[in-house]
Amino acid sequence: MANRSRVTIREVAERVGVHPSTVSRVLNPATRGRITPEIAEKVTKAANDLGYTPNQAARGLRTNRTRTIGVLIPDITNPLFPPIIRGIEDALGESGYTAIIGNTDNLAVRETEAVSTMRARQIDGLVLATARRDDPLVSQCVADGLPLVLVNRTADADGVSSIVNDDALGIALAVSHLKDLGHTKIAHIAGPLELSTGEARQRSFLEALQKEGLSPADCPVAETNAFSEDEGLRTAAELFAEGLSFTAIVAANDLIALGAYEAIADIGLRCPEDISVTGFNDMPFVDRLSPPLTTIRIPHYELGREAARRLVELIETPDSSARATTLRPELIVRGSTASPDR
Amino acid sequence: MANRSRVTIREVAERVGVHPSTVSRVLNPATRGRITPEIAEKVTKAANDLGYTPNQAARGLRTNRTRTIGVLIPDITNPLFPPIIRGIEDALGESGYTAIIGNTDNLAVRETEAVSTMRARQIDGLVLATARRDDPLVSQCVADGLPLVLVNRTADADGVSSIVNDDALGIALAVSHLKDLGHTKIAHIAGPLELSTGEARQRSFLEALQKEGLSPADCPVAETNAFSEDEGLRTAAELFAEGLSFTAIVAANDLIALGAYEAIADIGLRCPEDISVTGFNDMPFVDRLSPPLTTIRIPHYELGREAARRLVELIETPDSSARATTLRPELIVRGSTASPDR
DNA sequence: GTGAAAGCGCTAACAT
DNA sequence: ATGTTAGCGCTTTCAC
Repeated sequence: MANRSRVTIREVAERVGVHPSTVSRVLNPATRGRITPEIAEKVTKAANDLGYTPNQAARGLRTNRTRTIGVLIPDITNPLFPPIIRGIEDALGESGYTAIIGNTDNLAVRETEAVSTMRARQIDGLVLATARRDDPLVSQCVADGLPLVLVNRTADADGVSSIVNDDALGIALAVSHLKDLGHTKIAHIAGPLELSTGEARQRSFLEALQKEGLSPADCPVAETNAFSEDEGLRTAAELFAEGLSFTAIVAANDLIALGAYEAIADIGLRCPEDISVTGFNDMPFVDRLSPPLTTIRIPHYELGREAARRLVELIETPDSSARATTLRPELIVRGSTASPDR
Repeated sequence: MANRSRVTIREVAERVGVHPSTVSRVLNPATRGRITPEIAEKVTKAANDLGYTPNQAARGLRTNRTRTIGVLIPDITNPLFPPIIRGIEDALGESGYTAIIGNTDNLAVRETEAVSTMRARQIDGLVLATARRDDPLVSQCVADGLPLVLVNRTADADGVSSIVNDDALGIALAVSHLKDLGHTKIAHIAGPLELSTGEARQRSFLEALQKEGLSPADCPVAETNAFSEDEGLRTAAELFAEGLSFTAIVAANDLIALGAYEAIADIGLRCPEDISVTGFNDMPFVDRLSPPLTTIRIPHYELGREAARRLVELIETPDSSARATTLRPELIVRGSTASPDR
């Protein structure tokens, strides 16, 4: 291969003795048919020999399509997101697209910033894993006609495509599992209600109580300000401080569940002997905790794949309409849930 | 903001009544000085009003610099890498660069593929977290004059910049800690020797034994084929099967240490009562295992930051020379190490 | 079926 | 200090 990627379509054309546009036509699958097979053959060979690689910047400038998409993630360091990103990148790769990732740390400023850098790079579309229920960025993108898919979290605005897990099913599985074990007093530590996941899981918890015939009066709900271990600890501790007598906690996600573990240990109780705990997400290594965490497994990788596939569809079929898709989660029973003491 | 990013430098120029090149000069910090402040002011204002964002594709085409760099990672899903990526992206952002990430799953084909897509996208340089000691891709990039920085792992080839942790120090800390606890028979489960980390840690283990005055005859070394839990389990089990009498295991990384945990449990022993274990990396959540893992903490985020800074330097100061930098790791003592039974 | 020519948005000589 | 001009590498009309 020559120094850097400096072989141009012109050099290939000269080598074969045809016009650059002929080379372009050969190399573009859509127009290859119009070229005499014999010439096409020679061009292809010359391109390979010279180690030609198309300059995407030039192509993008001409076609107004960069085959690059932006992905906004709260924090790649949160083990929830890498599988989603993998799914996105793997699916994009299959369609010849590439992703640019931006971490926003859940900061609106950083989101705006990231989107403008990405737009400067002429992204063809955007996958947001950062959506809040009421998210100006979402409305902005919709207004600007930028192809957009939300993943993991959705937004209240309609007309937006989204791929999320079925929170209602997940929570129902958790509550039903606890009820089957004999729990009747179950607490819920909810995530932030400005996120669709926080709100949906809380709503689903209340619905599940009703479906299972459990009394909401015995089943307290507390809200956190973030899906974090610290907030889980703080909120669980508050719940205990109120002197309520629940025997199980449905945490809105695994990190909150970890916080609950600590709160339980702090007041001298044991999980699962005294209090059962369920999480949500099935993060890596929660099977190695003590006790191993009973949780709801979300197909994160598939969430990412689907989001990318949907986005490519949106980009390449401009008249395709927005759809909200939901993927099925699964209950994973481990050691953090058991029958309540009686 | 207008529909998509369609405002061009020409429209800004027309709005102000100057030539497009003037606008270009105002917007480029390096040439802004040559423009009358008054005009510069007007141009800046107009650009803002119109919501102008430079088209990076066009700029890149012209300047042959895209301010995009490629990052090759074995697998973003391995918790080791996200902090490195964060470090890279944060540092790049400060210099106006953007990263494209590629996962290679340690497959040479995927590495080659990824690099050629990235080159088609005219990357200005490459950060490799995938280097093997003998890595054709590394030599290739060096030969092609593509600015390159290796991170986490290095390669044997010289003339390449790299940012890695000080494996020798890390292993020395682990061995010395175990010796201080009273261990004299310490096993090492090495990583793959074709990776610099595997080889360096094994070599450093032998050096540390000597420094501590321990007998290599009492300190078996076994090699794995991968830095994985499965390989750790398999190799530790083999070590036990040979009937050796060591009281501690220095694992080449945390995943291998996890495998060792299992092997220890499988033969009915306990950690740390019967066998102490140390890891390497301090992955997230190893503090939550039972027992919490004593390990070597590597400044992953800093590794990434440094790598990106170095790469930008290499790109912007072409005559800057290759350097191998090493960052200090730290011993984190937790519950998996204790004095041996006597 | 292929060549000619224009132009995507920008920057960098060169001119004034 | 600013305008003129050309061209980065590619695709896409429009001719023939």
